[in-house]
Amino acid sequence: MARPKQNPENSSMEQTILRSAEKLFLDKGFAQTSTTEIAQKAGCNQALVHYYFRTKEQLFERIFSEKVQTFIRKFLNIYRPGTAFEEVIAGIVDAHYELLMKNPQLPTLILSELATNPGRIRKLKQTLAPEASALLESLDRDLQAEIAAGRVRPMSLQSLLLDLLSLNALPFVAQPVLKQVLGLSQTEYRQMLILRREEVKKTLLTSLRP
Amino acid sequence: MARPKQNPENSSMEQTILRSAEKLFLDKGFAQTSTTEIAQKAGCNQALVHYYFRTKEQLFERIFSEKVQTFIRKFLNIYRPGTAFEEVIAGIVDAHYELLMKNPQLPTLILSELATNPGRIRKLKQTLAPEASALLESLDRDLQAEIAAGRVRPMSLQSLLLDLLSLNALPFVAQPVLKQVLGLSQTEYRQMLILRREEVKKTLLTSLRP
DNA sequence: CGATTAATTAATAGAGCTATTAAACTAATC
DNA sequence: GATTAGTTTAATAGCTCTATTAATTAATCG
Repeated sequence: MARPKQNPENSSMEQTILRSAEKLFLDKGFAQTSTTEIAQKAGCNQALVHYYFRTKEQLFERIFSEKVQTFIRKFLNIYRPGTAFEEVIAGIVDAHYELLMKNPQLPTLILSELATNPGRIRKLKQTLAPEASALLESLDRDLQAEIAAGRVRPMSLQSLLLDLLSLNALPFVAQPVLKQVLGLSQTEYRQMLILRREEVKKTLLTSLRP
Repeated sequence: MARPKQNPENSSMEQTILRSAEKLFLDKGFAQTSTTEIAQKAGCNQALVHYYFRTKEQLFERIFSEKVQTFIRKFLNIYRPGTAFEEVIAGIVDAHYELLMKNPQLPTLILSELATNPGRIRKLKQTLAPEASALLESLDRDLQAEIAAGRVRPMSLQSLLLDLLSLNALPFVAQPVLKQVLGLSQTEYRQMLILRREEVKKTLLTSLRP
């Protein structure tokens, strides 16, 4: 059943496999997903997975690095200076939540895969560091100005970013546990996250006061 | 080479296997650890692992539930009412950090294993819920009193606990990534965590102000 | 000492997984 | 209508892992 010929980069089954693999990798991680399972979900023979992507590692690498890079790029592009500092912070929280709600499993995958394969981090860091440093400098300048003006308590940029990252990311990383502990369904949990976003803004903005 | 006989519950090799397995499970998780590897680290034949613990699952379950239960119990026993509310919060942060520094890999294991095996959470929840509820009620009473007295801004207990959990746990859960991103060695990262603890206290206490 | 019992190992069955190979199939082309 | 090239499958080699079984070793005790 070979339908479309001459479609070097865009074979429809190739895409199907890619999407199936993406879903499974996000659900269960690299080691817990087999190429047999990917093929099953895509509705094709297991050998075809290797025909298009050669190895499971290469298939994963392609999905993972692409997903993570666009995710982190969007993360970095959120910051728009110019408005009042409080607006900036609130805007970052909103945008992060927006992005995280669209990719709720990605943070967990990042943590688990980068924990077992440190090599991956180095590559990503090299790629993204230049784009990040401009943002960091700009943010730091703003923060120091706010502190000098007495509108924000003295603190380092690293502290602020860790606060932000912690408060934003943990409800996503710990979702399976928190869902059970709080006894919420999937939709209820998402509902809770929307409320949580507002709470995080309050916590964060209050915590900046001198 | 069967050396010590008659040691039903405490056979030295049984203990060695247990400790080897614990280390490996904490390092790499359930799926990534093989009984062959456990035996190798313990210095015995692979069959012996099954002789003592029957299945890998049972071996893991025993280590995991014991570790997690004592960990969470200590977590719950930290709270000592009576002092000023600020002291209480600072004390909780200190004690959580103390505990986390002694078990830095456990939160990650909890997240990853409870994510892939939701059944485990239910059991743990049933066991620990009664002990937790007393604590929660007491904390809630204190919090509401502080709010009524105008010393703390209006907020729910759940919000406070999520803030606390997020700020405390994330640097441990994200350790492998953050270590690379910040370019820190293992000892430097631990040093950073000690500083971070103070920052978290400041952030948290400031964020409570009305 | 010789029997008994627990600890330990060697060997292996059986399953699943990755990756490769050769063959079969499909559709366009000449 | 045969050729050709890309797509898909069946079959399988080879590996690793879990779990079991039977045999071996060591200590104990009557």
